[in-house]
Amino acid sequence: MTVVQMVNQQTVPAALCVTEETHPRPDGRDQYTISEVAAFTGMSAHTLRWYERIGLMPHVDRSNTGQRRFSNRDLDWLAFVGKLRLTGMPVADMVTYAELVREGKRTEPQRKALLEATRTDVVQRIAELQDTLTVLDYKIGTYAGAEQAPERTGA
Amino acid sequence: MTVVQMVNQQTVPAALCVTEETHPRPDGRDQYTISEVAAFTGMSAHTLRWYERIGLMPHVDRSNTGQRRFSNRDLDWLAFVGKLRLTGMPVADMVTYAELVREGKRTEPQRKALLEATRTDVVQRIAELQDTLTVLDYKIGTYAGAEQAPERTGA
DNA sequence: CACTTGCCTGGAGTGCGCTCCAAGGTCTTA
DNA sequence: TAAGACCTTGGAGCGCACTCCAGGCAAGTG
Repeated sequence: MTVVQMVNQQTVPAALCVTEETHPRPDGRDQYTISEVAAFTGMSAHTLRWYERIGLMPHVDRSNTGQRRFSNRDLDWLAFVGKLRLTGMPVADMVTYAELVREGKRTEPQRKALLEATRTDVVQRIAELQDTLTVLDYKIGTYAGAEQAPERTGA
Repeated sequence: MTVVQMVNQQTVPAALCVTEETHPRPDGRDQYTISEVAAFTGMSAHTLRWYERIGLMPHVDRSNTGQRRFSNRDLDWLAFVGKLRLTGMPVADMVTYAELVREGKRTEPQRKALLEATRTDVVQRIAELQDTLTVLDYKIGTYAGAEQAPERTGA
């Protein structure tokens, strides 16, 4: 049975609670194949392998035949990465963050600083977008009355 | 005298009033060289030429020696393009919009539809970012107390 | 007049984030 | 046990949005 197609479900339950275990669990096993993970995260299997290669994933378990077996912890991490990606943070920076995590507790101050910088960026992006929204609304306003498919208006 | 460096001033007066004439006028001439425009828009001269090549700019005036002379109208258009760019709209779509504008008044319904679709995207992006902010705050919270540069804390 | 600075062009190059390919091994279901 | 879906790897390729280069013209300054 082929894995169900459910790409692009970014809208996971909002409280993804990183490294806590409130994760949408595909089933009870805590062992997911790459295509399952692809389906759940909306990332492609290619991307998941690539993330691992560049050091954006902590080492993923393998089956005795060498196939990846992702854990719930991995899923949590990927959900967080997905969020960071939404902010437009460069992948290289996420790798840096991942490296800091790997280095252990003593890097927490740096990690905090990094996230705070990201936070600032996000706040600014939101402001920019809201500004853009104003412009867009103004522009749309100037087209007011111009309806799509203007023929057969008299229905 | 070289043009003043003031790259990256995205934060133009918010009411940029596309094709209206409330524009920050570099001086009174209504004729700007490419490097002046680059300074005012924060786009590189390369990018401005490229935008023209791909049809994202209405035809720009030229001096008798063939140099570009941008008008206030061009600046307005570029400000709008800058806003669209912030939304993440692909350049190809902006070109489409520019083509519609060139085709005249009868394309207004399409243009309106296009902007409305963009608006929807922007609203969604804002929501995503706000969601991300929540996650970020949660994460930062877990690092609370971890201060940058922990040595010499006892000051 | 030489020199510097700025502009022009077509086309090539860059960096990012994937995305795909080839060649092969594995797992599942009939 | 055989087909077919799935997994593995290193490395090549792609699309986007620039970004830069070479070679050349034009205008201002000492």
